[in-house]
Amino acid sequence: MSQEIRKIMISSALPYANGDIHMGHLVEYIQSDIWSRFQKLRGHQCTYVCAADAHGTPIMIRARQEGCSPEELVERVSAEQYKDFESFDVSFDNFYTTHSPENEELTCRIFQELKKRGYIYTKTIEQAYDEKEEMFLPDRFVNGTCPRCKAVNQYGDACESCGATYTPNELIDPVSVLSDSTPVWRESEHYFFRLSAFSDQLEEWIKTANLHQNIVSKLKEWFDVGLQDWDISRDSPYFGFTIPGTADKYFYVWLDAPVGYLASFLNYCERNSDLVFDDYWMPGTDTEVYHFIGKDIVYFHTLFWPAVLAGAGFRTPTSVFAHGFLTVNGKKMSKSRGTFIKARTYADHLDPTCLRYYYAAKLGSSMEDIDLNLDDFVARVNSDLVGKFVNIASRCAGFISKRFDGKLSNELDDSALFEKFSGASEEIANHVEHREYSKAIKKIMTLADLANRYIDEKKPWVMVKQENQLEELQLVCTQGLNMFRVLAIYLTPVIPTLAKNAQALFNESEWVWSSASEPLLGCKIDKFKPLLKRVDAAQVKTMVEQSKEPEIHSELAEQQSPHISIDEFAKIDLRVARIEKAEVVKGADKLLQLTLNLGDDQRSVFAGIKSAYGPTELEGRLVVAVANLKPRKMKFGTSEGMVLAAGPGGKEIFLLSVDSGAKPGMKIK
RNA sequence: GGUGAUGUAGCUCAGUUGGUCAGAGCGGCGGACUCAUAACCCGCAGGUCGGUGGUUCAAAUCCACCCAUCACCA
Repeated sequence: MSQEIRKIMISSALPYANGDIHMGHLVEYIQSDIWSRFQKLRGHQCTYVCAADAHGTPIMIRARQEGCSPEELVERVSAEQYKDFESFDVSFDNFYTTHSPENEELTCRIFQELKKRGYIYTKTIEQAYDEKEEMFLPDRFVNGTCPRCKAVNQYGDACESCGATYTPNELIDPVSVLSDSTPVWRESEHYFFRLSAFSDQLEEWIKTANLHQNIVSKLKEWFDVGLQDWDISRDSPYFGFTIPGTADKYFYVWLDAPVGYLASFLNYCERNSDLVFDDYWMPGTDTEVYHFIGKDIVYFHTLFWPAVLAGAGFRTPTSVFAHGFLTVNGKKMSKSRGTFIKARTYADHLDPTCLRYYYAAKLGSSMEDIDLNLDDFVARVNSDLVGKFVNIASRCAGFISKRFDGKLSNELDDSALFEKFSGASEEIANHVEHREYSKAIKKIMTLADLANRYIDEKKPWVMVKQENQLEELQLVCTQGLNMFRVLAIYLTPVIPTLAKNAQALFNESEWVWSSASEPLLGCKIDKFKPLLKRVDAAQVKTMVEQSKEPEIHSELAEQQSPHISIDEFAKIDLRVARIEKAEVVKGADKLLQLTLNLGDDQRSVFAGIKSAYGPTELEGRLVVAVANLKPRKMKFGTSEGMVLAAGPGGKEIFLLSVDSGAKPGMKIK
């Protein structure tokens, strides 16, 4: 690694903050994370940024449905998403949000720059408008009958049945999905970005960005049709940033979303003095910027985005890396088949290391879809990782610990063989650099086969029985462990947790890519502990079962897991209670103070049900209460239990009721 | 509908510019071994390379059409 240190910034597409992370998302984050870790391991400076994609109509509507503000929704959802990423060892240098001051400032700045240079103009367009909800409707929020094939219940932009594309006002019997009312057509002034002015610049950029052939041919199609200008504004109500100089116009989420890459990076720079924003984002630098994205958003990242950047006086990305989608068992992910698997569900049952390995073993640099075949997954991970890779260490370390007090010999048994391993460094690095992970993995596994064959030929289990062969035994096992160590270093970006444990086995504090070039000799190693458990097909089955059925059911199932024993259940003292008094709590938005009659006992309980129930409708009602819940001191007093209710929150909270005849204080079992 | 991609052994996939390219890993079968998380090692695969037609001395590899799957159409 004699080359100079590269300065690289990479991003993954920003996850939209209105849902859970699933196995499909993880393809991209794992792909990017491997690349980021690899660059760092090679000694380069690589900054990996991401953020919550916070704006837009869907988030606004969802928040409204849940009875919270969009800010609250985004905060809650993206915190969950971040936890999921963490559990899969996806290690961002910064995970920020597009709903941030930095992003607003940058977005406005870009807009002002574009405007100043004449790339922004306004035009009045006609759009579907929901009079009941008093808002303009995105195409997807209008349903109707396809004008061509007459298929019913199609989106406002395209027919899933015959593939026709159209605008919502061409639909027969259009209906707003928000209110079921018939939309009207209303005029509004919109802001447009003059994408058409960037044809030449973009064609030039496409060449220098060295985009994948598939993307290039895709782009060619678009160029052939001719670039259309881009509508970058939305009308109120909208969750987003207000366009400067307007009162009720907002930036379209797809304008400020990619700016979120800059904002997240800027926010990181503000906290890290060794990074300078302009070094990465002003023209004429030798830093590198790459965006990892899915093939569905190639359009935004290879046309709009570089054009917007160039038009506003920023540098354009060095390149854009697009991957394909994930299929599970050869088909689109499906909730009814149980193959719509959330990251959380996977992590509850299986080891994220295994998924990282499996994805790496399948990923190349192309936009082709990759398939997560669950049977293949079990076989592949168990065979490669446990049977081949970890096995090398497993079959050598025991001898070293038992016979040589954990000490490695001072030389190798076969340095030529070792050099086959260390010498593969650049070939493997080259594959990873070009995102040909599957080729890198294949090479590594070929070497693992070689190591196992070597051990088989040397037969250390025979040597251990001959006093005069002990020295050779130590050499052979040292050789084996060193071959394992080299492979573990190569695999560090792919399976960081396992690699860290392997590193601990060798009592080493830090690995860099070049650590693989020299063998580790004469040192003491730790006692070998199993580095990875094999995947149990039964757990995969459970995971799929738990992912089945409509969402509500699967959420319920997830909440129920893990199983508890009847004894554990019996610890919960559930009682019938009568609400004697229900009062509004001064200063609390969500709480009602309930006075419960539990037979011979009276309790005061604070319940977060105000959004769904008024005090008067509760008094006298029988409910289910947890009688032995540890009292909890709150700002407004002490809560001495809780009442049971179901539902997601907001208006949708449903108290459990008790059939008439039950008496307060009765135990529920 | 238009455009693009994919379709190779039971499974997952390699096959650079047409000529030992019909392959690898896993599974399966047979054998060997017992150090290792029943792992590892040796041997065994005849799959009309989605279908049909064409170009060529020669095609999985080029062309046309068809079928299936998928994506994009701002």
